[in-house]
Amino acid sequence: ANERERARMRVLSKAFGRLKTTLPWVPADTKLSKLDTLRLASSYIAHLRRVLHYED
DNA sequence: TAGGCCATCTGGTCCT
DNA sequence: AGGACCAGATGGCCTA
Repeated sequence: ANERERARMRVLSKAFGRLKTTLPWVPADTKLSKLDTLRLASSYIAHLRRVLHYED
């Protein structure tokens, strides 16, 4: 059970890593906590929404 | 040294 | 029954 849980968490961490790479203006080697990654991704999405709305 | 972040373990709950 | 998911606890590491 431990081993599986560890593997599951590794997958989660990798996903955070991938999410980080999708964020613009964030250099690939930047240290970013998971929380920061989440917050930046969230604000980026908000930004994108504004852009889309503006172009209507 | 306090606070933030992380990985890990563990027990409980939900799903298949 | 067994695996996936989740949340709480714990300990180590790093930085302001």
